[in-house]
Amino acid sequence: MKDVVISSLRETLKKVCDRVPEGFILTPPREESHGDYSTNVAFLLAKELRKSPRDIAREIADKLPQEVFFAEAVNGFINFRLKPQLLKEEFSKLLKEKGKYFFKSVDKPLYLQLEFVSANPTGPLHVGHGRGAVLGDVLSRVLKEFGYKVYREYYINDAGNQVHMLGLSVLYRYYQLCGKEEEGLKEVFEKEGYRGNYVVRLARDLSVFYGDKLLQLPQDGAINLAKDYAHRRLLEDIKETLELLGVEFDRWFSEKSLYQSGLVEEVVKLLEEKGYVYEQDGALWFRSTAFGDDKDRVLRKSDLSYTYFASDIAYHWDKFKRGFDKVINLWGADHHGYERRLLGALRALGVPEGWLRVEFVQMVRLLSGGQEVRMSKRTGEFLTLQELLEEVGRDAVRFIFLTRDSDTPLDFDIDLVKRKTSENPVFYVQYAHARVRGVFREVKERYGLDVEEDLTPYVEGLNSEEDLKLIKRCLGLRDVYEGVLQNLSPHLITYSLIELAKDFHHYYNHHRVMVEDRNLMLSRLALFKGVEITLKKAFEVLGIKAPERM
RNA sequence: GGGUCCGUAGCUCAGCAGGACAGAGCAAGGGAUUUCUAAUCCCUAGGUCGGGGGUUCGAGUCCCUCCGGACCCGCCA
Repeated sequence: MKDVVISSLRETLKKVCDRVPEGFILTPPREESHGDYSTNVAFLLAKELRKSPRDIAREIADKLPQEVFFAEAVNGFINFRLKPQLLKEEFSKLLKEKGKYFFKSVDKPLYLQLEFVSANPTGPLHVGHGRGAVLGDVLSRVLKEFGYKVYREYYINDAGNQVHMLGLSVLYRYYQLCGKEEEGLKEVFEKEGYRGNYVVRLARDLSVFYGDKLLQLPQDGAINLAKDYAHRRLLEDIKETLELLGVEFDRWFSEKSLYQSGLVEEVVKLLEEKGYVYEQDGALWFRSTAFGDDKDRVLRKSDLSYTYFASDIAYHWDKFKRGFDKVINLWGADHHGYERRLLGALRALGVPEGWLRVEFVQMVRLLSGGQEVRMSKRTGEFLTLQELLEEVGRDAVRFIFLTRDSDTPLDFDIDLVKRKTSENPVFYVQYAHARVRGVFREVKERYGLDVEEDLTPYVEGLNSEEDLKLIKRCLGLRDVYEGVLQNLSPHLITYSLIELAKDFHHYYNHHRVMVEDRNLMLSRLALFKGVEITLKKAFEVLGIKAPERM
């Protein structure tokens, strides 16, 4: 709908002043009485044309074709009011095309790689990871609707010091279970070990499986064995949790494989050839300061092992060689310092600017009984994503994670989402769907009417202000999805859904579908059908259920 | 010391490339149930958009500065 207005505005602009100013906008005005859309072109042209915005706006408005909308110049703004006829035509299209209506395929769909979650397999997923998971999942669903090819990856850090520390921690607990004390191990554990209860559980499982056989092994070998076992088990848990959350990946990419294939070495050599690497204090450094970083970064430590940074460059080099048009990473906000150095390394390798886009996900604070539920891997006192899912269910978790822009911290009120009232937005929007379905059931029962039949002829009868308002709300989702694509911000969807549900509940309370006037009844059924389609598609994209009854 | 995010109604936050009198939800107060689910709806109240300066025809939005908060800053990941 927006495109209809934009294109005729562009044409008129060419006629009136032979130019289309940079950066003009067409937005729904805050004040509803100003119409459906409003533009600021006249202000932008004022200086160039040396005329007052009021006059320019009037001139443009006079020349605009008025078949499908009313255009009116007010104080330099040009306000557009879509004619009911256009709204009804669009709404009929929506009824015909169903969910597809909302997504106009882009001209040139890209092949995208989306990397998200990528949590170290050194412990269970926490709620922050869950937020990234849902965000990435919904984002890829929206991108796919628009015709993009999206490849979803989870990068597993199974090579570095952290998994080693995991193995060490499990072995330490195992020794404890077997009654063995080992001073060296204890010291490292106390300083850097993982203290969560899950580590103790893993050690117990290990002892069930191996008895005390590990005591005979040299410590390094035992650590490796514990490490492989623990990390495999934790990865299974992670996969299980993500499955419960409804998030899938096309590939689980192992960091270790980058070492095995020699790509880490290769990429460091490449950087060296380009002249961005030097040696100092026995370590190899990447000159990231050449790309705006505040200091250079180590690629290979003096003990000859590579840093996480090195393998990360290799990973992205691998992505680049695989031919993705663009790559999006969803990172926890605590990694923001990494962006600059990674972008620098990619530029050094000749990867075009803008190829990689990093989006940051801020943390989630859990609230229960008005109190914050703390999370900490160190102490082991924390509510895992798995536990949260078991507590409140997939739909609530997914929806609430998307109620804020990903780059702002989120408070998750556990008590709130358990409530079955309008305070709870998840309930509120799903209930709207259940109500629509309830009406459809009743209509079938009483009148034998099937809403799956073509109702478009009855759209004509929708003329009241409230009819048109609901219609606009439904159609408006199209602009919303466009915005999600543009800004990679899926939270816009939940906002519009709450608005739509609100208007629907209002309508429901003021107008009855089953009335004596049969044509009126059919018209309202058509309206509800549109609401159902809109809600259902949005729920599908969000990955939550569209309940029949509640 | 440097960086990222943030400061908008009592609370939680929207405000999309600066635009027309600042929005929503919740909480608070008042009202609506012979009904297709009242698990809902309607009404009321509530704000010098952290302070100050600047750019602009116009600033919650951009720039500077100050105050306050969260998170990051390793040859860890």
